[in-house]
Amino acid sequence: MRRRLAPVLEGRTLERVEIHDARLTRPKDPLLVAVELSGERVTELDRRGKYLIVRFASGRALLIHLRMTGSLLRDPVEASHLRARLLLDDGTTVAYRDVRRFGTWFLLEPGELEPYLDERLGEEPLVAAFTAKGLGERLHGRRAPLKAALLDQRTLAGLGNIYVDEALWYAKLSPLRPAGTLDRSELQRLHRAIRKALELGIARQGSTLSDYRLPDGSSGTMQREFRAYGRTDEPCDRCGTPLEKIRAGGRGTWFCPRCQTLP
DNA sequence: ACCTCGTCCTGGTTGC
DNA sequence: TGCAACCAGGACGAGG
Repeated sequence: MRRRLAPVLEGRTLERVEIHDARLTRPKDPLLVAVELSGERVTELDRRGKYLIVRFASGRALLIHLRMTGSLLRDPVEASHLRARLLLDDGTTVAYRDVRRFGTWFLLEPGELEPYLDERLGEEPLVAAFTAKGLGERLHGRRAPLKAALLDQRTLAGLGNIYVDEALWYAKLSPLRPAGTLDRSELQRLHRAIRKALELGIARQGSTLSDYRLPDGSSGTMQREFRAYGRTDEPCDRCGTPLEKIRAGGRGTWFCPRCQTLP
């Protein structure tokens, strides 16, 4: 999303902003936020974890989280559930669509962004500084199942329900394994697996299960690559054993009961 | 400090 | 066919 939207937004000035859903900017007044945003010039579209960061020349930033069903669409031909619109100085409109209205737009003043993100997010898994050793340190002493620990954004930033299941399948680790009990070689596998799952997801431009769309309205294709997520009773791509669905970390969780056993 | 669970929403699917 | 129950790419706050 960031890669596709950056060329649309960077260098543009917001001529007008409309926010139709009061939930979006809560607790701030959406009208006030809309007025404050208009006239801002976008310097950079950035990302941290699952947050999109629209940086402005003024030093302020708009922090966007799409949650489950949010999409940002460039000049949509037709779309329901539109919650906000950015009207740019080149005539382009960027519309925000969100069926379930869980998404958020927070306007942050200079200096507010870093502390806000730092208290919510751990390391970025795709930077060079992220190592198997570092992963081990993040998981050390934790008794929560791997599934729950990896969904926690303070462990690592950016893994969601799909990518945790995919990564655990690649790593041949049970989602129910206590997070602090992995040995060095298991940490090595998990580290590689997390990167593989995320890199494939980015290459395929995300998973469209129902609502997710790219800015041009097209669908992501990561759902074609799923090895575990959503594949109840389908044969494991490694061993042929039917995949199972359980509840772990409060979420639907798919895994291979033969490849991903508890020790 | 860590961990689990309910909640915020809307709409699609499943089962009786 | 009709209708209720359940489920869904996430994060946060309450409570154990």
